[in-house]
Amino acid sequence: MPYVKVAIDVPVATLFDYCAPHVTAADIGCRVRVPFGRKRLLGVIMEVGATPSLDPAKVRPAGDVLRDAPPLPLALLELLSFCSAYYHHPIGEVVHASLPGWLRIERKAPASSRPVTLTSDGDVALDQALHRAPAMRSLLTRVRTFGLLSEQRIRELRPAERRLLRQAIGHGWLTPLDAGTVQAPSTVLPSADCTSSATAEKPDRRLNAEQQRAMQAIVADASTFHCWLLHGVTGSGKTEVYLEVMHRVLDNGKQVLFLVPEIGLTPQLEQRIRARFPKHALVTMHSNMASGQRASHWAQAHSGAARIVVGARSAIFAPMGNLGLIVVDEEHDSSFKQMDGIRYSARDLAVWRARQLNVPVILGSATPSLESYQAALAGRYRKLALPQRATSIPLPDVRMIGVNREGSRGGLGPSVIDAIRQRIERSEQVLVFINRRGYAPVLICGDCGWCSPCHRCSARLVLHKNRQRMACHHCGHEEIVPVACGECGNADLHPLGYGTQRVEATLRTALPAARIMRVDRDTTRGRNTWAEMRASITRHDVDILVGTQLLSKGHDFPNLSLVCVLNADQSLYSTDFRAAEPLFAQLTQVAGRAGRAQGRGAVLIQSEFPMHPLYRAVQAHDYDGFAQALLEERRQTDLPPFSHHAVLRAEALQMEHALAFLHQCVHATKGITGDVIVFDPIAAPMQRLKGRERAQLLVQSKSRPLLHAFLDQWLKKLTDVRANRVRWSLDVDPLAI
DNA sequence: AGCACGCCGACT
DNA sequence: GTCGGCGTGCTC
Repeated sequence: MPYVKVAIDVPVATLFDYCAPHVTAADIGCRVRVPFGRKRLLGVIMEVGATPSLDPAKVRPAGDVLRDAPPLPLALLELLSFCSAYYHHPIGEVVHASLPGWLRIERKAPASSRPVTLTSDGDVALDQALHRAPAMRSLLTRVRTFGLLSEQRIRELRPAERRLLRQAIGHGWLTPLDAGTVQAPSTVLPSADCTSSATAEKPDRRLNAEQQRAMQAIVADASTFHCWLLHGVTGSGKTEVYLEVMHRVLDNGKQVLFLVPEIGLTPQLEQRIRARFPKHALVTMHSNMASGQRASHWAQAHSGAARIVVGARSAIFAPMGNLGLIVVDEEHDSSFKQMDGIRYSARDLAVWRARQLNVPVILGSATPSLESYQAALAGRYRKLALPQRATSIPLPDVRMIGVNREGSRGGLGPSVIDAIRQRIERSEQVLVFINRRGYAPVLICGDCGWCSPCHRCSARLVLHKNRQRMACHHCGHEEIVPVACGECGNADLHPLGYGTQRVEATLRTALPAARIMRVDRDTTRGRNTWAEMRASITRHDVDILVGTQLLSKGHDFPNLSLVCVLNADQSLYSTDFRAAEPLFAQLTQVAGRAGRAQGRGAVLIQSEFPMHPLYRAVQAHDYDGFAQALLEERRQTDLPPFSHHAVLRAEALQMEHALAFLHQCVHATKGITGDVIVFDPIAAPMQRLKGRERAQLLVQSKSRPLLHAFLDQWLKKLTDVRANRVRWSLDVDPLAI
């Protein structure tokens, strides 16, 4: 008698056994209907075998296997299992999160108005279960008595009964009559815009010698797993290298998975890939896609009709059965790490998936993560460097502008304004980069020091002068601008610090003739707004761009020749040991916006600490020196990548509850062996968020296997720790602690 | 997560 | 006497 192990979408860390006489190994990866408690749910068959890992008496029979969609590739199931084990997240949730919506739920016609009838399951349920569900019982009895429930009768149901009806259909007890089967999204072949419009373009773009060397190194060894770290300065033509390698892989009939940090921000890249491979269907994948499109793209990736998948981190779970290459562009970017739910790193999973499939993976960046850089130094990854720009344009000239603390703190100093004026007079564009939205980050009372706190978060409300609102950038809370101090009643409140709105206002006053555009989340909210804004920047309808990091990512504005960075120092105050890394990356990235197509660009960075080693390294375009210095520090302090972290996070309405829970968790570590350091529970960096108090507990080990062995044992014991009104989660390889 | 079971306070 | 609160435990 064959048994199956099924992944079910419940927060329980196990697979569930069912007996299934008619199931064969070919059904692994198919969805199956199973009884679960008193419900019937859809699960995914993960294993087929002869023995259950449970008292056979408790094993119930599985229901139908749904073979309407081809099974998930076995290799994908392995990836999902690994993800579940490594990030210590329940397998069922991992599997179901990777499925598009139409496979997750029973596809049913909008049933509420259709006549319904009792199924055999419903018959059984009515006879054998439902002792304690009188309302459901009476509804089903009514259907049984009359044979069916007519549309007329359904319309007459009270709301509560309607809900019950929907539930009963969900459980499979009732079914709509005459339910026309809804088609799975048909496997669409390459759409017209992929096949016909683009002129077949030969790979005639010449790679320079370094690009050529990098490309050939990868291609020469493209039939086995290697992790290539492609370290190329901004403008060095990493994309060209990816494209050339992709070209060979696609010619061999394989699929390519291309991961990008945020797909919405880089439409140019997608278009470039499409244009280069007009004959190969390309689909995109990201989480906030319309469900129909998502389903269609998923099906195309699955069937192999789509040869290229370009997507954000969730695309690492794309069901590709014929993968020949994975590319992770901007691999250092933190958005590859999911910060809630299943806290996986798509970049790390990409390396795992490539190794599993024995195919190459390319991690590309101008500022690699220290983890990847160290792996390359240690020889686990193969490093390829592109130290020169592909074009003749030199790297921008980076200058530090010292400002004193009390002076134009965060604002624009006179020399910066002068520099901007000169560029505009030469008919060039300027980018003023300040990574903070709103007018001013604080509204402060001159008398008592009150500073517009958010009552739900450990943060201040940001003044948005245009809208006359105070807004919390963490929880979204908004209120009107107070006319007097909330503490002492003093009416003399003034804004402190600078955000994009205030910088824009300053510039409008200082340079009244300049055409200024502000680009941040507030001004790009509409559907096509940002695309239109980009177009008008390219048309040179704008002289000065004032914006946040939205502007730092992968856009080429050919007329842009000067970049001014305003409040970079902010990150230097951070307590996070990782803060320097993203700051360097961000400065390098925005600096790269200056002068990509014309003469030498300039970058001005305003700082109170112009001699800070980080800025010196940015000025010298010396990533290697910077990274090696940081690595030496990390080595001496035993921090990642020389050790490995996991963080247990807890949140509750009261800090004491969260901390008490974590202390109990510390207690539960007693008796677990392993070379692991368990730190004291502390309040989280953002202690209060959305009205909840947050605390965390860091676990560190020099050895990844030891850490995971420890976590396995620990988590088993944690189920006994009663988490009274405490929500908790484990974050493996956390980015911020 | 749901959902049932179970044990304690306010009501037909 | 029961209805209903949510603490605890289980789901193959």
